[in-house]
Amino acid sequence: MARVLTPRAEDFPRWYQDLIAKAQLADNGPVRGTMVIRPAGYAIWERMQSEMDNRIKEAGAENAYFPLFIPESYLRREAQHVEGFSPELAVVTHAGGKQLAEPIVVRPTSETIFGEFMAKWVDSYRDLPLLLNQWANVVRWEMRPRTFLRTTEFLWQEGHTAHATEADAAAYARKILHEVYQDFMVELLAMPVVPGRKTKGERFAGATNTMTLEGMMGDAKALQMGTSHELGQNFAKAFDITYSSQAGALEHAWTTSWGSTTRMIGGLIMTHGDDNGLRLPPRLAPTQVQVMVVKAGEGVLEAAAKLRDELKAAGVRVKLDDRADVPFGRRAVDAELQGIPIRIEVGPRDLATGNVVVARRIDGSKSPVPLAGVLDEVTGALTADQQRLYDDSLAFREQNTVDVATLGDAIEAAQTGWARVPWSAVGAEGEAEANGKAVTVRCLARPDGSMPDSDGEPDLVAILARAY
RNA sequence: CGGGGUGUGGCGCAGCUUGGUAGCGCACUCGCUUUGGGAGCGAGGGGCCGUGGGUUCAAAUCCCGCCACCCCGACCA
Repeated sequence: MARVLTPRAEDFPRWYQDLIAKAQLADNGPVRGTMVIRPAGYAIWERMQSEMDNRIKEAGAENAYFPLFIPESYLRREAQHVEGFSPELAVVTHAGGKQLAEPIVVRPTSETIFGEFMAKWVDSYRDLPLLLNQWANVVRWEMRPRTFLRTTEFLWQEGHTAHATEADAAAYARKILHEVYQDFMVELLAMPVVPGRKTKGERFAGATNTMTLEGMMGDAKALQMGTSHELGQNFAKAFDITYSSQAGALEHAWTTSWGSTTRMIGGLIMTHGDDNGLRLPPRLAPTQVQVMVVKAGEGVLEAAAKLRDELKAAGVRVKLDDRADVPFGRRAVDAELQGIPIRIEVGPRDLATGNVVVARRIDGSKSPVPLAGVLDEVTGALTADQQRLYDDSLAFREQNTVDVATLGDAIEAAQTGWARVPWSAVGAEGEAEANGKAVTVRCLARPDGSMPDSDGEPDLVAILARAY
């Protein structure tokens, strides 16, 4: 049984500390639960950003940037919003050497300041939909921070849109969830996430509907990987986002918001990591192939460099490791810890037979491959390993998910995995009872797995699990 | 805030019960040998033992206070 990777430094010091550093910023710890992302970790985030950003733009949203500081009064304009976020706000009371007339908060999320500006920018139905996104950092002073999963400061993208109709807003929130987030998580992260609707109790503060993508980690706990909200007219009314309709009437807009964060790095680690460190899905990996000069010898460096060039020309993200003075074992282990999908070992012994060794991180397999066949072998392996990571994760999730009929059985089953149970057997009281036993309703879905339009639909299935 | 635990070189820990002035592994520096799976041997550098007080000839060790951090719950992308 493979050990389950959790994002704790003490479990896997070597590979973990290559990615991040704990950031204890003073002896008495005024800033807790934050982290420094080192280059190896940031390279993964950059790949996520780039692929996510492409999808966001395909969905029609444009990037913008809004202020880090938000007047506290903005948050108060939406009652549920401020109630939900006030316990975890970092508030600035002094600046420029004096006390501020009104405190400003460091943004925990930016609905309010987007709302303020949307109100200025939207006048006509012709201005809608207004589809905005920003890449930013946000701060939430959570009670219990957890590296990667719930850090005090984190990086994310947050999308904010305004629409003329409820139906258009609802459709767009679903489009983001499925075509941007789910597609990204399945195709890039090789994670078989489950889409669903959050219960009222789990809803985002100020939303009328929160939709989620839930992933199963290696210990069978659930992690919310991304989320998309319908905000109804709550923020439009609070910030006066109004427009003149085609019929000439003054209407409030319907808004959405959606986000995905550096938590995805944690989810990736906990889903695909194994006893030897990280396993990066090939499509995500900043370095897909590491060509290694195993040992100095005649023509070895030249052959390795040539391979590197061939692979690079074919569009493979490849790196040459020609540090023949560093012991081979160390370099091989380092590559494994980092999760580089494929290693090509080039040494005198291989070249004497016209071969190189192709080693695959996914299962540790190694096989000799003729030089002329390397490109085909590597591109084939990258595709196959991407698929296999997904298939293995899906199989794991299915093995650890059971269908049950009663709340009691669901809570029992959720101790070791996920339980699918009729929502009618749970309800708000059942949800509270489960929460008392550290089990949460992760989401509601229709029996065929599709997204419900309300939590009052008959025959909905609830997924109950422990979560991070 | 409730329950449990821990603070000792950069990291991970032992030492504390039974006080005698600090040790191990990793990392780091230098030398030689290694280099096809986390190298070996030798020589080094680095800690006022979280903090304040008390007991004592003597405190990492015993006593009291404080602070911080970790784990389980409440919070949560």
